[in-house]
Amino acid sequence: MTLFLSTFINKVDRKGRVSVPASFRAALADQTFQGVVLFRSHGHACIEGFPQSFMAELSDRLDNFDLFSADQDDLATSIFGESVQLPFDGDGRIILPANIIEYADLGEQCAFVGMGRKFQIWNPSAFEARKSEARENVKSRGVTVPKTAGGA
Amino acid sequence: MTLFLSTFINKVDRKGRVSVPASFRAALADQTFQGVVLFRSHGHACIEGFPQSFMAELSDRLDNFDLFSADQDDLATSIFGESVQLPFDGDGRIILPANIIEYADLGEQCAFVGMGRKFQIWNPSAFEARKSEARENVKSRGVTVPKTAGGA
DNA sequence: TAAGAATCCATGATATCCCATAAATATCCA
DNA sequence: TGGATATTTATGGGATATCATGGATTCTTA
Repeated sequence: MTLFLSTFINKVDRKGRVSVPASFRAALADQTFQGVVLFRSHGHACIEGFPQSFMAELSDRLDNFDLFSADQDDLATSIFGESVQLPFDGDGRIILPANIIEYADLGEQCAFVGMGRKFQIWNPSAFEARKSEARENVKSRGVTVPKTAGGA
Repeated sequence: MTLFLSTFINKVDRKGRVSVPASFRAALADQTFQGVVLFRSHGHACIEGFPQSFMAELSDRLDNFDLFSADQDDLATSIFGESVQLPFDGDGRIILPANIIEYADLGEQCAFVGMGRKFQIWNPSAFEARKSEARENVKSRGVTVPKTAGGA
């Protein structure tokens, strides 16, 4: 299994520690760096999470845009400049930095949301709202999964 | 056989375990991940079931979107965030999570309904109602099967 | 030396594994 | 063909391992 699937709600303890769901850890088992890479989402009040190896691919994708465009520069700065690399402790937990907790408004609990090759971390109740919003968007805008290459 | 066919009614035990019908397991025998992927149906009070490879395919297709586009995010949230991946135990059973049981109103028994490349899981009596409804719709609207892929 | 980090250990809850049974199906052989 | 014997299935229960979580202890380092 290599995909991040399903949603798990775990507890954030007083030290800011939280268990990464076991199935997510399994999806990361082949990584040389045992941990995750996190940065603040641009579109939502949540955190984006990736395997460390995926950051290289992200970089490649960014290079497909104008190397010196303002957009590319902004993206690269906010992704690579602000990302944090968090290793697992012996029990599969990570320690969430304060600015991450603050940005996503994480309290006692946080939701790990599988999104295929990446995942997100949400305040659980904020995610509930986001979930219905997403479902609504897919329905009303008629968004579908493209059959082959060539999507938006 | 590679298709999910026919309907089987199996028992859900006290631990939430239920045997996946042997013929469904046979249809999944070539999968690397031995188990199923489930998520709540959008149209009915039932659960949709797929081989894991289907999710991998979806993931590949989603890669055609911009990584942080709104559409990609909406789709990934509603597809991957709401699914669960359940492995078979040694005896071909899966354990149904509580929210799945609740959504489909599953009690002592549940019905596995083959639908070709996917299957559904129903409360048996709810499925009986659904079945006559479906037959009625087909008859009154004169629905037929299109010749090849792509018919709308 | 005090504050913060990292590591280690303890503990319920739960999932996973293993075996037993019984019914249904298939297989075999005279 | 018939009837006895194996296999496969679905199901139940108990033993064991894993996971999420909390707390304690050690290690840094400012």
